[in-house]
Amino acid sequence: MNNETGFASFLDEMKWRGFFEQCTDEKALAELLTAETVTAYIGFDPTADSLHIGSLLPIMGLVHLQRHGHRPIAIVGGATAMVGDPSGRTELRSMLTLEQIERNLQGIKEQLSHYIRFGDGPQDGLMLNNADWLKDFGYLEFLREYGQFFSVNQMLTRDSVKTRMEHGLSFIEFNYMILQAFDFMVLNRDHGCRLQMGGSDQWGNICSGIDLTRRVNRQEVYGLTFPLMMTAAGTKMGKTASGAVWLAAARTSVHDFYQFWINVDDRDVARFLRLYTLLPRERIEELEKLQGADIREAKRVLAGEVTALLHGRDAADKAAEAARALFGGGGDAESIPSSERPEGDFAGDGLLLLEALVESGLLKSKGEARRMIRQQAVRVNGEVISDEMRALSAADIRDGRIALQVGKKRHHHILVG
RNA sequence: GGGGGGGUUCCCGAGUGGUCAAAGGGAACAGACUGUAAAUCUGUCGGCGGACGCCUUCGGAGGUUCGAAUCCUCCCCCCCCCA
Repeated sequence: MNNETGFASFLDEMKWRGFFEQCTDEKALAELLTAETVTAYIGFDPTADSLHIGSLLPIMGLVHLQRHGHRPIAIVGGATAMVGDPSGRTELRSMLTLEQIERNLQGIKEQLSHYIRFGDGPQDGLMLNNADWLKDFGYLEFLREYGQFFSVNQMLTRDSVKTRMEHGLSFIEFNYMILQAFDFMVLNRDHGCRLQMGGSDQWGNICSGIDLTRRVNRQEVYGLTFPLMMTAAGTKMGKTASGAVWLAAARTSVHDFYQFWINVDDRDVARFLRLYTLLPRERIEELEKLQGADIREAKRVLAGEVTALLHGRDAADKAAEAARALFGGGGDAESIPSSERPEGDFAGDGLLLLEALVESGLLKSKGEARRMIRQQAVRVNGEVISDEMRALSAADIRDGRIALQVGKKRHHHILVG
């Protein structure tokens, strides 16, 4: 189809980039993909008004799909969010209100639009809310129309159910599979959707959808799953000091987002370049050859590319600039995260460093700030501070700013105005 | 419905009347070493106050006690077996 990607086919590219875990009837799917514009979908959870880095993999899956001339559908599980979060453990499942879901949906759509071209064209993406077709569906109606198509025996054999059986699962959780299968069937019926993609944990649900679609719509549809993303260190993808890495700049600043990728484990760089950037194959293979400290160059490319995709090239460049200023010497200090304070705050006894550290967001509490100071982790204008009661005064202002630093990586400038 | 087991700090998991803010491990953070990496060693790891201190926490609500995560009552949730 479209060859700006440098790959013969969508599946080829997915395999090379590491998205491909398994799929149903690969041969038939490959043929379908070369024969026509295929509509494919992935589901996202609207449990927050922003997606986080964990969703980046499926997002990129849709991006590649669209680049190969196919049509992506992002479906947001408004209906599933209405009945509760399946990942909840001991605590009550949080059930979101319709308004919350609507708000979250808008936030997510905004984010996805950085990656996917939405619109009315044949290859333009769609964003749909499954609440639209599930919300008013009556229980009896559902049972009457579709109950016969679901085999409990088969559902019980799904891995996703089996693993949950050990710790118990509620009827709600058991039903996600049915809801998701129903989504696939509806999307096929109303939008000609032929493929569902998702994490490997979705395999069972996807298969259920394929079965249902075959039975109800009498059409063959396909499934493709991505591998479970773990870091080389064996932890879940996307955690930092301050929690999850979000796509929303309001939750994770561009600077922190960029830094996240810079700080990736050496062993993950090659894999991440393939998965999270759109760089051509030759460029990535070139970067993969780098060894030792040179890998940092690959990390800079990775961080720059991933950040640019989400926040734009300008913002990514600024983040790179800040990084250079903080770690490389040189560079422009303007891009370092900062806050403003009136000059008056530094008159007389000045402002307690402890408070400045907390208010700047560098640290969570004064207790933590105290501990950090005790551990020689706090610097003001590059100087290690050992006095917990240290106050910031006019004497600390350099070029209209005071540079705070915690550890080696966390920086904040107070701009005095 | 009956019987048994269980819900502990971010996660796993000890603790069964005071010495428990709660063992141990993991994660995380910091210091040293480095390459803003990994590995390793060391330290920190509920909140507030300079410290001897105070406050909040062990599924929820009450109660017994000088004193409870630990005992009692009721409730909620989970697992297993029986019906």
